[in-house]
Amino acid sequence: MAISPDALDAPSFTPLYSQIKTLILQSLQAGEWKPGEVIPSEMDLAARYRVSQGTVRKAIDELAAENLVNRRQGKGTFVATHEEKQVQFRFLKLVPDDGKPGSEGPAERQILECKKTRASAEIAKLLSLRTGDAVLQIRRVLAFKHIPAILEDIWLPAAPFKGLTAEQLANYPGPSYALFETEFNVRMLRADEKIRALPASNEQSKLLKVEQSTPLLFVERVAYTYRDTPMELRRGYYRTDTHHYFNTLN
Amino acid sequence: MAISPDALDAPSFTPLYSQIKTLILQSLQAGEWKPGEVIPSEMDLAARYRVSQGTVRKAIDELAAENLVNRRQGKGTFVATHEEKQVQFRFLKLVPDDGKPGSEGPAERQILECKKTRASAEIAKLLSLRTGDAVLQIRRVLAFKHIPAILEDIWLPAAPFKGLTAEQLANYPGPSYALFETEFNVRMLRADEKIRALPASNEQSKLLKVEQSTPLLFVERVAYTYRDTPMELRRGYYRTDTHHYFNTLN
DNA sequence: CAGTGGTCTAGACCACACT
DNA sequence: GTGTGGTCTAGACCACTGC
Repeated sequence: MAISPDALDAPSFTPLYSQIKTLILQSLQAGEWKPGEVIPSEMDLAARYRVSQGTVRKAIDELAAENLVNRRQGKGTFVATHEEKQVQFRFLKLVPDDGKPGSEGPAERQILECKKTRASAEIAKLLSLRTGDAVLQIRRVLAFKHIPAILEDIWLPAAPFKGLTAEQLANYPGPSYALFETEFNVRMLRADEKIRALPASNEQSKLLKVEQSTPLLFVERVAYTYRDTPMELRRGYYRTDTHHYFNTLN
Repeated sequence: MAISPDALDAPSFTPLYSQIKTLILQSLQAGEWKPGEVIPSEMDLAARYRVSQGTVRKAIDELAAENLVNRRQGKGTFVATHEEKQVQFRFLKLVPDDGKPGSEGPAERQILECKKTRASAEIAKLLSLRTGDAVLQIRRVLAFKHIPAILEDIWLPAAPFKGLTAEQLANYPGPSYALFETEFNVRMLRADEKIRALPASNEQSKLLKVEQSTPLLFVERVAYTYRDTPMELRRGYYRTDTHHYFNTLN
């Protein structure tokens, strides 16, 4: 296997399994194996990279820990998807006060807006774009049991999402991240959220059917694809009268 | 090593490393090695349990992933603490809008109340106690740069925290969880948080120096020690005008 | 049955920290 | 140098899945 550590890396020593991980990551990014598909077996990869099975195993272990792949004993290792039931709400931490995540079935979606516009300085910065770059702006309301729960403003860089329409967003069966994966080959791997409490504006209160100035959870999310490239900015306003944001600390 | 799987476990097969993990966990809980101390080397543990070093390694790997221990190459494996700078704010996700977690130095603490009382049905349920059981109730305000940021109500089961005083809480240099560890031998390992947006009550607004009805982040935390035993209920009211709750999704 | 991931071992060697 | 955790290998066997 390659012995030389990746150039420009701070540590003077890069473990072999880490190099293998990078290679697998590159194949994933290149689309050699698509979301939902099985990747080659550990033995195959070991042969391909000329290392032992244990080394490949450790590389895949890390990818699995990061939720980039799923291991299934007896079946193989699969490229992770936003489609799977278990992770239907992988990035949605709002859960009903009684019951479990997803117990209310899929959210009812209403697309209010889907237009092409130009990135403000603020939006551009968060998406690592330049001010004025083309972006898609989407506004939608998610409801559970016919009660609106989430108002979301979404910004996407226009280039990778060329052709995205409100109809697609409204009709696709599954989370929007699954749509992005399937139709635009954009995989969201990780996201950061900044959370605040804010009073509902006049407009927000109407859309969420609450009184003006009702405190809302304001969730600003930046979602990243490979190489920590930001690919989505989402500003969500959550009603928390019947739901709450759930988080586990370790 | 023990070959029989743990009784009452659903899976008919329990891996050896998992059994070893349980044994190490028991030693940790029994206080055989205290927070901050080093545990025996992998070779020593392997000899003790009559398994290979690799098996012990995998057990410790999982404990390290759960933040119960820290591995330090060349030095040893240490029982995790709430004292360490890196994890000074292990359970505090409120960070300043500009700057990094902890960049403002330690929070200024003001203990408003520390009294012994009886658990209401609601509190008892969350702490797995019985209604009317003795609990300690603490109220405090945390400030950064002399600006109050967090109002917290804390409930602790009275028995394990017998002797806890407001003075201790006010004067202990470090997070309260470090105090609990050092003085009461109670280690908080994990916590669940439910987050909502609520309007500041009259009382809360005065203590946090904001206008009444200002939206606050309401964070209800249940912290757990070994065996998922709840040992603390904390209801925090966070100002989010200069800080935000930060979370990473994977 | 064959093929996959999962466990376990034994041994060699490397990187790091302390003395 | 000695002892620690970290890496890597080769091989054996186990558990699960699907043909």
